[in-house]
Amino acid sequence: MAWQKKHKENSKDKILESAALLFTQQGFDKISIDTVMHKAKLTRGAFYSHFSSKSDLYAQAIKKAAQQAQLRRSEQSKYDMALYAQYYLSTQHRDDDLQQGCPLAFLVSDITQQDDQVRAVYTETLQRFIKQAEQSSENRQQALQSVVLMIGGLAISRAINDKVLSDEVLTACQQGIKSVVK
Amino acid sequence: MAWQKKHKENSKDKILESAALLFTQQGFDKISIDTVMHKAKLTRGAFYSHFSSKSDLYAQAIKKAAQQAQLRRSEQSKYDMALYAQYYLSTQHRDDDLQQGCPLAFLVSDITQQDDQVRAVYTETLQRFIKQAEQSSENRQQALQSVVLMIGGLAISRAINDKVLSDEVLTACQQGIKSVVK
DNA sequence: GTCTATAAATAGATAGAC
DNA sequence: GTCTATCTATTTATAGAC
Repeated sequence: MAWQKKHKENSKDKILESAALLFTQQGFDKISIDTVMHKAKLTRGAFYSHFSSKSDLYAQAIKKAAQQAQLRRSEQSKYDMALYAQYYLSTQHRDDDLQQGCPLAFLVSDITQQDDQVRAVYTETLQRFIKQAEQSSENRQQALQSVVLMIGGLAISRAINDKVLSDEVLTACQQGIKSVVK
Repeated sequence: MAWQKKHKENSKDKILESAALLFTQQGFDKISIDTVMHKAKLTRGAFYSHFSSKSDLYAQAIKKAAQQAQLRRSEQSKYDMALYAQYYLSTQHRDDDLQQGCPLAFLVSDITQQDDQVRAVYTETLQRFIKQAEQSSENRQQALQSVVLMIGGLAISRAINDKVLSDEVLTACQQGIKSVVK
């Protein structure tokens, strides 16, 4: 039956989805395997049947989080950088903890501490992000600047304690992207 | 005697300097109190005579790291954003682990996970950085964009695994700042 | 594949001698 | 203020029953 197939997720997928959300929100060290497995409604012992280590899970979870973040963008905004940035640099993206944010911004300085497998996933995700930006930019350099304004702007707006300044940063980055966009 | 005074650092300063370097390089969770105290040539037991908690140390260490990063910039580059960005977005600043990097970039997504005291220190440091940028910008919005290009560009260049792309990001951000600078 | 139980290591924080 | 010793909790990872 169709509804059964739809609702039946296998365990590895459940673990990955739990991890993608938790890691994106709180980073590598703040989340234990136990927490991930609990959210996936399993116990710790089952973990190592699916992943070789916590770091292995992290790499795969970031990949999944990036894919899901990508899917949430509409096809329309995919080729309109200004429209894309309008969501990316929104208070919703900054504050909403119920859906996953973009791991490129949420985890940028976390990744620096991780092993090569994790950094490779991050790098590939960034490459795709840049390619997309190039489609609505005059040249590669302006695409890179737009990408840095999005990721950097969102990361900084999340770090600071001052809501007024945080909103100001988001707006300034949006304007910066508008001024270089094709 | 003068040389004695110069060489005699009190314990709290030694702890703070050790922590500033270690935390900036590796973030909050990767560094234990034991590691910090060992670098300061003291033992764990002495720690709580100087700081109330690890988080308390982190806040003060970030403040110190920011001050030291600030001091390393020459007076000249302080009022020349392009010159300032030339060092900030250099491979040296990205790679050199012997002197402290700018905590605004090195710890940006780490800070999001910390308590209010830590985030307040980060926010104040950012405010000073923005003020400085305003002195060589047409307006506040362009100052904010330059600051995001510096912090975001450096943070991203450190996260990724691909040296060619990393260098490209640094260069693109430098060019972006040049194009908006006064 | 999933469970319970446990190993083995590390961490933050405290107590008390000096 | 600094030391050694310890408490308590948490963590990654493994072993073995089902």
